[in-house]
Amino acid sequence: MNLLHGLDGMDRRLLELLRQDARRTNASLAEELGIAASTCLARLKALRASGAVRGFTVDVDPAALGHGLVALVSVRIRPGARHRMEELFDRLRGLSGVQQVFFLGGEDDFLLHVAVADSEEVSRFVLKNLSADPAVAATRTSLVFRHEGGERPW
Amino acid sequence: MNLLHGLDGMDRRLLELLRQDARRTNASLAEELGIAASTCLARLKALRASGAVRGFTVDVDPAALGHGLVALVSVRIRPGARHRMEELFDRLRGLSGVQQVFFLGGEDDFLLHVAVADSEEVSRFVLKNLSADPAVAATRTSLVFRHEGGERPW
DNA sequence: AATGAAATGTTGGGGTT
DNA sequence: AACCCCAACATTTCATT
Repeated sequence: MNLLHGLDGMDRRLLELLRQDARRTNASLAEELGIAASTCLARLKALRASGAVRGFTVDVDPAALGHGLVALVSVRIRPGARHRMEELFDRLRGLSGVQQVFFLGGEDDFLLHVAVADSEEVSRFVLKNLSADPAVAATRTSLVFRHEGGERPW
Repeated sequence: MNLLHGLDGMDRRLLELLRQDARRTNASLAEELGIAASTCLARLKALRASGAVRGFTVDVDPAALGHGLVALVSVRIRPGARHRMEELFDRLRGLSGVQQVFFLGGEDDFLLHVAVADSEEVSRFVLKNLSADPAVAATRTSLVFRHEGGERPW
């Protein structure tokens, strides 16, 4: 798939505008880019089709959903369960409260970004979903005081 | 601000639909929710105004942007520089290649999610932006093999 | 690839219950 | 809060370059 070579400067400018506001109308994007609306639409379609654009989503304040506590949980898997990494990844990413899962090479095997109501719930989350699993060797939980993402300058 | 109490079941369903596709038209959202388009629009505006919805963004494949390597870098700050945490946070989140910054309570102080071209670039990133800073006591870099986010079931 | 034009679809403010 | 209306606006297809 043409990921690198299909991306010219106009595509990058388009992605940057969409990063700032994914709900802008095609007409307004086209105007700012100085191209015809139909051209802009064709480019966005091509970016979707090539897989460069995976989707569009909404950034919701976790607190608004009753998630007063955000944490990172690193997970180490037992040597004997290493062959189940793919399966474990899929299980972890389906758990309630899990926002992101990173599958790592290094000391730890997974890092979970979780959002829950309070400290009681994060402890329940770790005990029930992780510690109770025989594949899990160890976990380490860190509180997230502040989190920023999505405003990277490409 | 009314974050918790302004969120009823319909709001949550609306957010879930937008999470799946933030570029869906208001009319299509309203139809699936079984409410009038104007009502749906009013709810979305209210969610934006209350801060529950922070924005809409596009999910771009890092590889399409030439970022063949994704890593997590945890950063420990020297005890003598702890009073500069806020300032450090803002500096880190502005660095080129940084996708997310977590400010943590626990063993490490920050976790950076970075996307760069290759391993040469991640090493340059750490040496130039982190190790060279006198406030930084230690860093630890892990490769990200796989990353999923944004499909959490609220 | 990019364009303009035309048919079709969507938006969002105002007025109403 | 929710609804309907509808003029203004946006989208998308297609023939053309």
